[in-house]
Amino acid sequence: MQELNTQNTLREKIATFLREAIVKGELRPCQRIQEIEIAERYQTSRTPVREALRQLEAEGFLMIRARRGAIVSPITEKDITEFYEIRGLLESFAAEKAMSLITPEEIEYMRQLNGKIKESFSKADVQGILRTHNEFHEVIVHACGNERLINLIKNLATQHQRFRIVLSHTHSVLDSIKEHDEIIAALRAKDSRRLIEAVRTNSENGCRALIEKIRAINGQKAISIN
Amino acid sequence: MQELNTQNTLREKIATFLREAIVKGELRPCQRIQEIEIAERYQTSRTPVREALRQLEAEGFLMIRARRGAIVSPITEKDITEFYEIRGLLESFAAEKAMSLITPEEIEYMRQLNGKIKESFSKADVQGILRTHNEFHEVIVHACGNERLINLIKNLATQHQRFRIVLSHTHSVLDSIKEHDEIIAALRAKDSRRLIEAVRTNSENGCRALIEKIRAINGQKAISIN
DNA sequence: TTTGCTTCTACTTTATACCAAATAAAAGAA
DNA sequence: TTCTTTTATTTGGTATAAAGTAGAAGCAAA
Repeated sequence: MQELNTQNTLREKIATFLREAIVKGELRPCQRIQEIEIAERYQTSRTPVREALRQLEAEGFLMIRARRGAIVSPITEKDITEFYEIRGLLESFAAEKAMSLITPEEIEYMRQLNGKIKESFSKADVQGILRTHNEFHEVIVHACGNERLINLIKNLATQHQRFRIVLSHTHSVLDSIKEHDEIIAALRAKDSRRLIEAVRTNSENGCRALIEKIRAINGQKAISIN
Repeated sequence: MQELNTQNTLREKIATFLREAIVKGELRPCQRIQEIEIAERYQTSRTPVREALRQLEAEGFLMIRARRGAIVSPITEKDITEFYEIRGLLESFAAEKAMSLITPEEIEYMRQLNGKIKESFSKADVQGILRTHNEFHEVIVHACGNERLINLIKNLATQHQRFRIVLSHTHSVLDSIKEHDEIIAALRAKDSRRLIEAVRTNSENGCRALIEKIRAINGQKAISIN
């Protein structure tokens, strides 16, 4: 068993720890990451740390300059704009492909997840909102059948998660729930245009909200972000 | 000067060498890559080799299983289908964005490049065809303004190059030139729909041709590819 | 004899420790 | 202060030990 190839090597463990720390915002944008420091924290030598850093660079979480070390990727307005453009495009495409493959059961499951989001919202359970929100989007994407596309979007989703947490923002949850309802309705109706439109709108609203947030932060104090 | 951060470290050099070897087909799909072998060939220790291997894994050229080593990524029919779907989508999107940003001079340059392709074709200069063909596509993509998107497509283009070379295939050059003419015409006319359609068609035809090729190869002998 | 399982050996990757080179920081001179 | 020189810190690279995997050899059962 255990065909999963993950989590066995130190490199993987360290990469996972660091990725989570970056996504959670414990490691701030532009913060310097030193090999020795990480190695000492996890009681290892520097080699697996270095490999983990390179991996995170490839995933877009770190920037490494030769002989000058790594910093956590900054979050600029341009990043967010570019990011949402790509994500909206890929996700609406995935949704369109998923429409002909998705089962009624999966659509029903999405409906339940959207209900769960509402529930978490009423309990002010931010973690729950984020987790369920992500699962909602994953269901559609996974139904598209294109594995390469699924992996691409998965990475983008992780980075997206980081944007939201670091800028401590979940774009108006009630609006989001309504947008999800529209996505479900379009899937049920098998209306391709309507679906693409709904996914795009959802993405664009998310983008707009984050942009406003980052402008507010940069307006206040030009530190740490950007 | 030299803000370019490339080519200074051994890791970068080795990664570049290996990437080229894979793209050129000197390293065949599924071929095993051993650290020590590469290290000896380039007269280095194994550490920079390993970092290069991890980088190429992230770029999609290698597959690495923990404690079992690396192999050159196989090329399956599914890979090609999935690949073209994504590339067609991203490139048509980039083209659409580029339309409002591209200058008349750049369009004229594209026209010249297309002429060059024709010229290389008449000389049976395959290298020249591929190089100029890539440059043609790069001009559009670079005009789109979304750097993240440009990088994404750049990586896909390199993998695409590999598919074509390894399957020793340049999809009917004369057709391709006509399709390029249509792209140029759509850009001149500032006709968004026509442009997207043209880029998609170009991509789809390329895909169809490669699929036929890989089926022919797999039909003959089930070795080496897949 | 063949097949299937276990044990053992050899090889390859993973991790450690150490050295070299380059950059950043600090100290000294103009 | 500003520029140069020196020192210190950190990354990049080498050499080597440890751990895990694959394959060979040996044995038991069919």
